[in-house]
Amino acid sequence: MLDRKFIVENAEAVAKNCELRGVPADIPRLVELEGQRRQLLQQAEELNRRANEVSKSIGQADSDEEREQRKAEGRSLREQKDEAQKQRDQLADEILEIQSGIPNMTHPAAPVGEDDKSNLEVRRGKHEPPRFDFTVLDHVELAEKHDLIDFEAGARIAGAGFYFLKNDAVLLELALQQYAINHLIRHGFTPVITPDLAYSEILHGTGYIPRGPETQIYSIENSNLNLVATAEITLGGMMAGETLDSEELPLKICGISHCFRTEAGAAGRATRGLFRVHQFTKVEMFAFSLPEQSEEILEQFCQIECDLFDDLGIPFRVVDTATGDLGGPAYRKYDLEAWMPGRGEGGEWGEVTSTSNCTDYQARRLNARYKTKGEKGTKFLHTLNGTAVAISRAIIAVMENNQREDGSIVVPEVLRPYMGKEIIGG
RNA sequence: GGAUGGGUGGCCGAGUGGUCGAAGGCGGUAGUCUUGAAAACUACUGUACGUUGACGCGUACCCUGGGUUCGAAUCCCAGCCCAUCCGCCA
Repeated sequence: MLDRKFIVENAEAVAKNCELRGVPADIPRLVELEGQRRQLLQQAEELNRRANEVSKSIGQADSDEEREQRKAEGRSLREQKDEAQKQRDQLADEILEIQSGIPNMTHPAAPVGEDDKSNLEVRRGKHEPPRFDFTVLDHVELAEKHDLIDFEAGARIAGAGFYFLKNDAVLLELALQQYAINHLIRHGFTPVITPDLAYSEILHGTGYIPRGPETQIYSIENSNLNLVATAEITLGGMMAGETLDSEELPLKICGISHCFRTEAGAAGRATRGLFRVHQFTKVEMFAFSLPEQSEEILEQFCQIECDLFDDLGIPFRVVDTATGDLGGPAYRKYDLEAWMPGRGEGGEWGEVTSTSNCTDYQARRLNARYKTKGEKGTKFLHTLNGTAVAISRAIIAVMENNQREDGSIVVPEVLRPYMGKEIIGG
């Protein structure tokens, strides 16, 4: 969420930004309402001040008659105040509705464009897409061959989009988790395993909308709880309402959670196998930082993602996300797209990680602040998130890139200590 | 799930319906003293919003939301959370 005052003072730039991002938002209306709201706020405060004065004077009233008279005056002032307040609250609701729809401002260097076609490739990984001189299998076929994933049983117990990992796929999942977590610990992250459920307010804080008609979020009936779509939600929520000391920043946390997504509206783009599923595990990076640190941390997060996939031996490219393809909270976003030989005709790039600088956009909603010693007041933190490893998609990339002619799969060297084997199905 | 006791400022902890943004302590900052440090002493020490050129002033906030009242940290109702005990359980 952007600051109201900022929107009013930079109405033109905000409107321009909404246009670039393809988000309709009635900025002039918001500016008008905010002006009215401020007037009403002042009115209400003034009325309340006078009512307080009257209340205080009642104790010192000389006669009963005078006391009664002042009581009546106080009552009338409070009623007027309540009325002004009610109007003010109505305006505030209306303002909030517009305000919530306004996306974050955008990094000036982000490529401009309507959708992901305008995303700009900015770098490649160390490894080139492999050339196979045999018929390539996709991960679904490979999984079937080695009895690694049971999609049918998953569908039977929870519907399409759910699956059982089996046998070496289980080891692979656990190995990827440990590999990622250990790497992040070496980079100064505090590891956590987060709740898989969170309150609606926490989801709102990070910019996720539960319970709407097109929500991506599963909610628990008769409660305020929702299954999280990513640990970004819980990690961001960790500091909701907190004020951190500037000296402890940046605070870097990495979390393991299950991720649940309804993938509503994705039916047309439904993808084979593990690519788009309702549940998967993810190791997520998160940082709370000072404003002046966030741009550099975004680069660090991107570098960590690159290192993780380089060391897994997986070919990838990095794209700088175009304005029209950025999510609401992101100021700038990089995606890693891994080469998936079994995808499409002869292989395609498929998104495996994503890292965003959300500046103070999430922090404002979360009310996550910092304080600098010796300075008056508090300011909003910057938040950043990045995927370390989304296990299901990483599994696709590992299996498909490392397959051999006989259908066996070579385990990446960095995973062997955790897997305890070099070959799957060999 | 049942019973009981609780939720007050960075922390601990008081608080008869008006003079309470809230005693006292701890912590923190600055100063006095000291060669330096400690101790002692003195002063200051919440946040947000609004307003002002500025000093400042105003409003709100004692878990949350309602209610009673001219006036609520204090009374009433509902909810949430926490602690302890019992039951159940990986």
